[in-house]
Amino acid sequence: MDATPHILVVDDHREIREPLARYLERHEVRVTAVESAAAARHALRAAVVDLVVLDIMMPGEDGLEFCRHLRETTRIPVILLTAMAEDTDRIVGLEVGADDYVTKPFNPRELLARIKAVIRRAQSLPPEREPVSAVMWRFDRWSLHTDRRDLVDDAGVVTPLSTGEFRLLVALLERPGMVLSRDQLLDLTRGRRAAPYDRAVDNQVSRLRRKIERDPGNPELLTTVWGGGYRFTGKVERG
Amino acid sequence: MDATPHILVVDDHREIREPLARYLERHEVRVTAVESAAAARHALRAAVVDLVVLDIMMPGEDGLEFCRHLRETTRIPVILLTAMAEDTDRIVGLEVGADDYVTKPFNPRELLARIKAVIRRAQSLPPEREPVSAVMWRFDRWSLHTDRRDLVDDAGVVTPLSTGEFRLLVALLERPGMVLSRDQLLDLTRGRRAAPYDRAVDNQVSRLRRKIERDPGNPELLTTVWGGGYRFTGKVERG
DNA sequence: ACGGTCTGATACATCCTGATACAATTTTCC
DNA sequence: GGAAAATTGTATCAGGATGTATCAGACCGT
Repeated sequence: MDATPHILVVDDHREIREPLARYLERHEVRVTAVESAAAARHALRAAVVDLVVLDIMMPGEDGLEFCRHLRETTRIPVILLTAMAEDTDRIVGLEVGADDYVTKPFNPRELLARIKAVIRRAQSLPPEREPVSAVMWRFDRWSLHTDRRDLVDDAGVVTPLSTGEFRLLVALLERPGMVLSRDQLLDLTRGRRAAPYDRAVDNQVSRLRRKIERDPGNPELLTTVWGGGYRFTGKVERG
Repeated sequence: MDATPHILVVDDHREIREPLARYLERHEVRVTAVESAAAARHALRAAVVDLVVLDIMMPGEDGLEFCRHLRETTRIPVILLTAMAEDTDRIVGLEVGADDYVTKPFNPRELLARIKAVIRRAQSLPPEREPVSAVMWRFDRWSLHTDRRDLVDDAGVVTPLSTGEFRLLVALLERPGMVLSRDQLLDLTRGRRAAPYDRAVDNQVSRLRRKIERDPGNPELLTTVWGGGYRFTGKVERG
């Protein structure tokens, strides 16, 4: 394949499709963006496509239906955009043969990472599909299930996390002990750069602490580095 | 990181090294220029460096060798200066883990652009990482836990350190007996250069002494070198 | 001993962070 | 579709950490 992969984005919402296309183009990816399955069929005839990013919910031909069609007629990898983190969507998604899926609202950076992972997998051949990785993190008294996006404590009590809290926590768990600036955290969790006097991260940290810390006033897991940012202190296990 | 990145230029040719250093300094970059890998190692111990510009062809330790060493022991980005536009150089350069390379003769403006690009990348995309090894320092009656950033005395009493105090103490403990100027300490603790009449370090030293010295009026651990700076006098164990 | 320079200590100004309240936005539900 | 709920972003204040100004005393060379 080429140095720059060619991605076909299929989504009927312009406000999702176009920013996503711009984002991908800024990151060494050639993009064709269309608004319907019909337009996608046309684009596939006109150019070589390395991967399709496909919204499930679309008027006209449905995303699942189109995905099934792609699997029957081609080997092009597919990443589905699912409206919400619902099991039904995932299961159906896997049944129709998608390679991965991302739940809306999605982080463009995360989607890009998954695109690259899927392409890498597709290139390294063995055409069998790997199951989508569901990682579990353990720290302090918590277990974090990345597939369900919630925290479970020793006693089995479930604490739900919002999308932002979840991303922040994962960004920190992936880099234990490392100081991450607000700018970096904003990039990792929202895919954007900090505005002057941007306190969004501080706020999200404060909210996350209220959920994971025993005493949010004296945080022991998510600690502040004055003038530097935040970092995760404490033992992290991945499994 | 700070507003002004600190670049270490390593090249044995003075007629390349010095004009390059002057050019970079005119463009909001702090520069340390040295002529050998050995001198570079020394500079890396004395200051925080954000990026290394490294000539491949050098007498003594070779640039590629030094680059490999940097990659094994640090995360500092490296830009290689290769003698000519040969594929072999490029390939080897990437193999040893350089972030970018520039072929001589190079345009300083282009090099500066690449420096900024590499630093931006390094900042915005902190890679996933294993936990940083938690080091413990022992000196006098104190134990310093770098993972929690606090001091514990013989009796188990905990003395919290601020970020600035912690960094100052670690900078000194890592170089026991060595005299460090205010300029060096400011670089090591804040990543910036001293302004005229800058007393920030004096002040931080005074604050740290109040916490670690038995008699802050007669310091025995963190001593002053008149006209030179400060140094750590006590016995230090790392473990 | 003397004057200039450097350092320690104090007081205060400034910058950074945590918390709260509320506004804007997005998502869910009907 | 649109309303309600949840999530996220912004403004503001209070408290803590750090930087700056200042003065008094220590150090150095003469």
